[in-house]
Amino acid sequence: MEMNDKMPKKPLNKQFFQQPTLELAKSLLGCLLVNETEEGLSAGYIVETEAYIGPHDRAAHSYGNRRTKRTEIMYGQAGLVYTYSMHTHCLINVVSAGIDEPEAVLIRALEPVTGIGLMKKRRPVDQMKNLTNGPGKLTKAMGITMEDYGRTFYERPLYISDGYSPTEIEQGTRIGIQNSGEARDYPWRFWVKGNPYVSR
DNA sequence: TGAACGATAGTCT
DNA sequence: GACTATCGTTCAC
Repeated sequence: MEMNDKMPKKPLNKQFFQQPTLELAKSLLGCLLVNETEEGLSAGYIVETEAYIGPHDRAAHSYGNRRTKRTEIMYGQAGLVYTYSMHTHCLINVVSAGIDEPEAVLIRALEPVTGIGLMKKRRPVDQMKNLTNGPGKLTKAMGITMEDYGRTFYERPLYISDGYSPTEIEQGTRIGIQNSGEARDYPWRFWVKGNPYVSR
């Protein structure tokens, strides 16, 4: 039965997140992001990520070890959930690296897998691909909010589990950070080649 | 206390 | 491709 293929899996181990940020950004591609809410379960494969490497990255909120209420979570352990609001949207990051190393990976796009009806209810769209092909879009479709700030990606209700292994990964410059000097050109964006849900 | 600033999305050209 | 709605965070005064 179809449901069996789409049964929720176990969250990944905490140890999974303890790899260098750029490695983690690549490793996350193909993994399943799951959110269990009162409305139901929704999940999607991660198909696009961006790395933000704290102290030396002018595009990162934690550039120069800037420590504020908002960025505080980035100084914590790998695998924590860092959400923040941008205009009217909420964006979600995976905290990486060690304690006091403020690095993170932004989840930019998902390929819907489970709870697609629920996602469409949360975020009505004309075409399937517009459901989760952007960082602000996927959070709305998945029901992710600022309430999730400080949670972990290795425990319910919001977690990451095994998915599939992408056959080919592409790498390029990040999006939307053109006022960040030399950091603008860092090739720290990763995506699954050819996947229709990649933001651009 | 206030003003400037976006890791965006949607609309229009 | 350009323009902007819109609001929490950050920092200056």
